[in-house]
Amino acid sequence: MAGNRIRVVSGPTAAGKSAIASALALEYGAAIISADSRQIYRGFDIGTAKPDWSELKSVEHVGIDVADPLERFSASRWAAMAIDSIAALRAREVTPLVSGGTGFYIRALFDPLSVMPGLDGDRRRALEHFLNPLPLAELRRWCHALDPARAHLGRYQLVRAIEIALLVGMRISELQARRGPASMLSPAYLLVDPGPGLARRIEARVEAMIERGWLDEVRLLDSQLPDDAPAWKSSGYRVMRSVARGELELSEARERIIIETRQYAKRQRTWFRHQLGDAPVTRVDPDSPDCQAVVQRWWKETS
RNA sequence: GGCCAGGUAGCUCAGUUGGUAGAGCAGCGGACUGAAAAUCCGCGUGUCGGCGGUUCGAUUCCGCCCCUGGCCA
Repeated sequence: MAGNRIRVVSGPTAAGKSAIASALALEYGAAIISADSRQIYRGFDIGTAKPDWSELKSVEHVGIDVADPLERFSASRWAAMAIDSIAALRAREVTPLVSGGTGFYIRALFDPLSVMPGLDGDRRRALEHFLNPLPLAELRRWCHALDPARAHLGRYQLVRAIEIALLVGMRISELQARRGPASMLSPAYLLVDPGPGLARRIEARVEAMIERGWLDEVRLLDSQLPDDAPAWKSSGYRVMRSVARGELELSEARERIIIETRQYAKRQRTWFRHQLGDAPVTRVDPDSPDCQAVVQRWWKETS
């Protein structure tokens, strides 16, 4: 079943995983399937560390700029796209390489989400219109009554559980139990993490984004998009929007974005520690002298 | 030099009419089945500036000293 093994380069943000993935793709003629929930959005380039023109020209990328900033994307949509892309690449005898830090998307590819009945758009909108203004404790009470197994989760998950329960008449936890067909694919992870050195990399990355003209990018986006466009939830963007509007000093924004990014990286590490299941994982410190050797060995062993 | 206000958690501060202290932020740990760079849950990490004095007991009261602001010289 070696042919169904998919290589995945992942790790916390700013760890240097995309450089490693690009180098591998270039060396072995692979194509990168971006597992990044932010780089999907058109126009959100600098602050999402999207690969630039030259990178996109030298290595084939899938999953970049595939969504409008106004639309809500989803893990299942990404997984479907990834499955199609893998098939298409293999038909051309191009090796796929998944690279990115959105663990939930990656898991949805190898451990498919349960099949959920589609929700009626109008009824869903009406329900969300009612639920969204409710205080968290109230949503929790609703969820506790309708699908108690999910009542400990966050706001969006509570709303989703209530929607499924009310509009489908079944609990997510029940639907989960009846699993669909397992994936034909299985992952081989390369987890890139510089350990304590990550903090410095994050600072340098935020600094570089600002120097590259992030503020101008945000000014343009702010003139075109409503405040609640889903793409604004990319970390740093709302803070930079405050700067663009003159509500915040750039130096203050810089500090806040560094903190936001560090907190995000921490959540990613928690995810990788607990959500990878039995998948084989090779860890590499991008700053260690044997990084190259580890990466090459990983690539060859997972062929 | 004199006067005033401060010195309490990594930061900003609250508080204890004397019984060794708690918020926010930061940090740490965790959850996660179609918004995931999202959304949530848990955890206080401390010579209460220093040295003496009073007291059963001082971070709190008293004295001296050190440090930081401000005002007056």
